[in-house]
Amino acid sequence: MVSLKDIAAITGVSIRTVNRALRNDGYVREDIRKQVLEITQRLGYRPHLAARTLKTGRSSEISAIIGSLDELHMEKMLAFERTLRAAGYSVHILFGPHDASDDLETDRVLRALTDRRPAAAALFPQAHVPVARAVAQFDLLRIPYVVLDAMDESTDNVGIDRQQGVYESVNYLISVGRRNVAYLGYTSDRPGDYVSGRTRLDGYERAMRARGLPQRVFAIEPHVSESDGGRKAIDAFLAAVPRPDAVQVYTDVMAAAFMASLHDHGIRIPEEVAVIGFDNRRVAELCWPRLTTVSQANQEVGVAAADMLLGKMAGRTPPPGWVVAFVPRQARGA
Amino acid sequence: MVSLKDIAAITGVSIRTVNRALRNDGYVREDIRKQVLEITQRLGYRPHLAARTLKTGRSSEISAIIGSLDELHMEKMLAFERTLRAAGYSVHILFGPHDASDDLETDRVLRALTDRRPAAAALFPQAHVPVARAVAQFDLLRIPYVVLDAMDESTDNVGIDRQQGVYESVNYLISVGRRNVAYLGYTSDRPGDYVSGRTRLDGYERAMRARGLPQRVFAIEPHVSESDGGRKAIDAFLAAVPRPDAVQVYTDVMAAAFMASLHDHGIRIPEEVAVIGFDNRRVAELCWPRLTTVSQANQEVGVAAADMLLGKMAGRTPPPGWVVAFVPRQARGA
DNA sequence: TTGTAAGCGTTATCAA
DNA sequence: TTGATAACGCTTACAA
Repeated sequence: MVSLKDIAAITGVSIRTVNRALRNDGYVREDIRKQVLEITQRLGYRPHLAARTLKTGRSSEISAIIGSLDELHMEKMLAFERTLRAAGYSVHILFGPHDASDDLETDRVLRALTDRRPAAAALFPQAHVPVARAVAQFDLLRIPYVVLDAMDESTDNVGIDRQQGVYESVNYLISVGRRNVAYLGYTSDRPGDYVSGRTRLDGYERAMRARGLPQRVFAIEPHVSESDGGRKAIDAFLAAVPRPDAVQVYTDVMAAAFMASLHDHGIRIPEEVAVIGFDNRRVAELCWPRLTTVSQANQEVGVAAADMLLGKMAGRTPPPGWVVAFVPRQARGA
Repeated sequence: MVSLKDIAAITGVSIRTVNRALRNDGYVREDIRKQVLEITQRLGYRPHLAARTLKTGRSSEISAIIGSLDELHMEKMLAFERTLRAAGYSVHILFGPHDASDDLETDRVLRALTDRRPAAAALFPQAHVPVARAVAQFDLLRIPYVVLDAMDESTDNVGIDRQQGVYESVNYLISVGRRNVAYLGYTSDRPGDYVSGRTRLDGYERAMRARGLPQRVFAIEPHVSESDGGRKAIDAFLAAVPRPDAVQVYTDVMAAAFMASLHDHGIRIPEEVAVIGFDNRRVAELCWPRLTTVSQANQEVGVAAADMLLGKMAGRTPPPGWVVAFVPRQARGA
C-alpha cells in the first residue's frame, strides 16, 4: 500500500509537504502541489484510516447497535446513515444479542462497540441491549449517543408520537361514519423495548372519549406474537356485543393476521368491519383487501437521530425526551 | 483511556511484560501476571484497535456492502455475521449506492470499503454495485472477497439453486394432482443483479417436460415491480384456455399480489387454482389463505459465504461457482 | 514556502 | 524472565 512516505520520496519533497498539498493546509508551491496530486492519483494513494485515528484520537465512525432490521427500522437506518455520511461520518453496524437478558452477550456487544472508540453511538429499536446498561457505558466513556424509539424518556431518545398517530387514525374511522371502533393490540409499554401498547391505547381512548363513544379493547398478552394475536383475536371479536364496525389494530402484521381470521369466518371487509393497521408496511398493500394503515415517520426519526448525534458531538445538549412529530402519510384501501 | 503504558507504570514493569501477560506470549512471572491482569481488569483496559491495525497491517474487520436488507438478506447477514464473529472477526456494513448506474456513488462506496483495509469483503445481493467493478477492485488490492447470489458464476459466488427449488415446487403441485401448472414471473436472468427469471423458468420447464404436461408462462416484464406484476397478471390468467389449476409464482410478494387479484374476481383458492410462492417470506403466513411457499436456504448461504471468506483468508482457493444446495423447508396452507 | 521530529498505542525483534 | 526500542502511517507543533 502506498503511503505519504512513498509519495514524498517520488516527488522529492518531505512528507509534510505532501500532507499540506493533500489537505490544502498552508502554502505549497503550485507546481509541487500539481505534481503531488498527480502522483497521488496515479499511485492510487489512500490515507490509512487506522493511522489517522490513532494519531488524532478520534475516528470518524459512528457505531449503531441493531437487531434484525425489519423494513421499518431499515428505513430509519438508511436515513440515519445518509445524514451522517453527508456530515463526513461513516456508520458501523453491530448486531445486538439474540436475547436481551443475556448479560454476557450484552457485554460482548458493548465491548465490541467501545473497543472501536467510535465518534458516537446509536441504539436502534429491538437491538436487545438494555438501554440503561448501554447508556451507563456510553456516559462512562464519554461517547455521545442517541437511543431510537425506546419508550424511554429518561435518555436522549428520538421517537415517534404513536399516541397521536393512533388518535388521528381512530378519528379517521369515526369521520367516515364508524361508531363502534375497537382497539386490538398490546396494552402496556415496555420501557426500553419498543412495545408501546399503553401509549397507543391512550390515543384510542382519547379519540373515543372526545366523541363520547363506547370503548372496546381486545387485549393481546405481551408474550403472544403479533400474527398469533391477530388470528386468535377473532373469538373475542365474534363474542362482542355489539360487534365493532371498525378495528384499530396495533400493527399491519397483526391486522393482516386478524383479517385472515375474518375471512375464515366469512365476515366482509370493509362492509361489516373496517380494519386499519399501523406502520405502513409492505404487507399492507399485499393484503386483500388492501389494508388502510398509518405511516410512521421513519425517515424523519433516522434524520432526527443523526442530527441529535451531530449536535451532541458539537457539544450541544439536546432537549430531553425529544419526540418526532407523527407524520401520517398514506392511507390505502379499506 | 487507559493504555498499556499506564498499566506498565502502575505495575512497575515494562510495556512488553504487560503485553506478554495479556497475550499469553512468552514467560511472565506468575505473581506479576496476576497483578497485571488484576489492574487491567480494575482499570477497564481495552486494547486500541486502530493501533493494533496500524501495527499489524491487518484489521479483523470484514466489510460487507449491502442494499436495503429485506428479511431474506437479513437472514443471510445474521448467519454470515455470526459465523465470522465466532471466528474472531467483526463485520462492518456499508450501504451501496441507490442506483447501480451511479458511477460516482459506486466509487465512493468501494473507496469507503478499501480505505478501511478490511480483512475481507462481501458483496450482498442488491447492493447495487456492479460485481465486475467490485471484484476488479478487490483483486487489485488483494482483498479476499465473496459475492452472494449474484447470478454470476464467473466470480467467487455463493448462491441458491433456484432452478432446483422451482423444479421441486412444481413437482409438488403435480404430485397433489394439478396438471395445468403455469409459471408466473420474470423470465430472464440479470447477471450480477439477483433477478433469476430464466433460471427459475428452467426449473419449471424441466418439471413439466418430465411429465409431458403442457406449459403456460405468464411473463412479467423486467421493469415491472413484483406486486404490480402479480396484480396485472390476472388478465392473462383469465384469458388462458384452459385455465391453469395451479400457478408457480416468482416470489411470495408477487404471489400475494396475484392472490389479491384472484379474490377480486371471486376465484377460489385453492379450489379453483392453487398458488405457490417462493421465498418463505413473512407475508406468506399473513396471506389468506396462507400461501404455500418454498423456503430458500438463506442461513446456509450466509454460513457458506462466511466459510468461503475464511477459506480464502487462509489461502485456500474455493471451487468455482459454488452453489449451496437448495433446501426446501416449509410448505404451508395452500 | 518547506522540513524535522514527536507521538498516538500497539506489536515484535533483539539483547540482557 | 524481562526490558529497550523500532516501527506502522499519520498529524501537527515548531523551526528554518
